[in-house]
Amino acid sequence: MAESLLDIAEVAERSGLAPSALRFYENRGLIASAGRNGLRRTYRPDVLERLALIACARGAGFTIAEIARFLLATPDDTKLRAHMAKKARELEEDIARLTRMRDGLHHASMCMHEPLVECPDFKRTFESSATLTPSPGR
Amino acid sequence: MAESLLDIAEVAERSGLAPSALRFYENRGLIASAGRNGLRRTYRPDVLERLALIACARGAGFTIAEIARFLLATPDDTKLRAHMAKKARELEEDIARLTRMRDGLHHASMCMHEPLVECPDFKRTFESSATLTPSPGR
DNA sequence: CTGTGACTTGAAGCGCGCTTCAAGTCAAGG
DNA sequence: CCTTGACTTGAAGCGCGCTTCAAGTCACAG
Repeated sequence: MAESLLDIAEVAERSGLAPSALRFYENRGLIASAGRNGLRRTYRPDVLERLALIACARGAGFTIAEIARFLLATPDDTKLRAHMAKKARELEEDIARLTRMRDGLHHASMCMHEPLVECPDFKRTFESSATLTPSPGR
Repeated sequence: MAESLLDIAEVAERSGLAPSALRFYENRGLIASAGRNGLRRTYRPDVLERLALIACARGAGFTIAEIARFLLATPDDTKLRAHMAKKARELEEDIARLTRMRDGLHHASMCMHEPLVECPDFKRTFESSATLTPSPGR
């Protein structure tokens, strides 16, 4: 009945992560193994969904610790909900910044200014962000 | 005539960066000082624009080395242009990921599933990203 | 029973982006 | 002239997210 469990190597291959990374995640509470086959960790197939979520979150700039907190969330944890909502708002800013950067790069990749960084159009892309977000960490 | 130059402390305060970070950036070729007043670095005011650009690029996931390369770009550097265009495309993916994450978080912040991570709507947000981008680095 | 070889562990190491530190230097004020 | 104090330097240190390493253990093939 334990036939559907995945070996760590299998999870590593399917997820594109190194086994060491999986152990690291387990250590940090992001994933749980379903048991062992000898010394080998085995995982339930749904760990792959979990890993996809983690990859997405990591790519969105969340730290391992933050992800761990979010994964433990229950509906009555209002503090955490607030934290999530705040993060969602921060993501809006990040998206705006990435969009600006993308536009700037796109322009730069075909602008003829020498050097490119002096191009007024290019500069204009960034002037709205003159004052930094005093964001802690990141 | 050098009246308009800014002292490093002034630049630090206005940009929100630590003086050590400014020295670090100078060391890496991201900015240049206009000279010294005694030992003290002085900068032309336009360094602030430059720093805003750098902050934006950093926030968009560029490494210091990448930014340095981009800042030296000239219109005839076709390789670098290609690199820029590629980066712009990668940013599209990043934006998509951040958007998904934002939507997921937004939903999670008011979903009633116990635990939140098991919510099917929440999961659906990420299922499209089942296979990881095998992006190097980041 | 004996290899083989992929896993296990905890600890150390690495690359990045700075920060901190020890030791030194300078401009300005008294 | 001497002190003050913010700067200077190069080098070391730090936090994060893993990776690598040395040493050990297990399942399975022969």
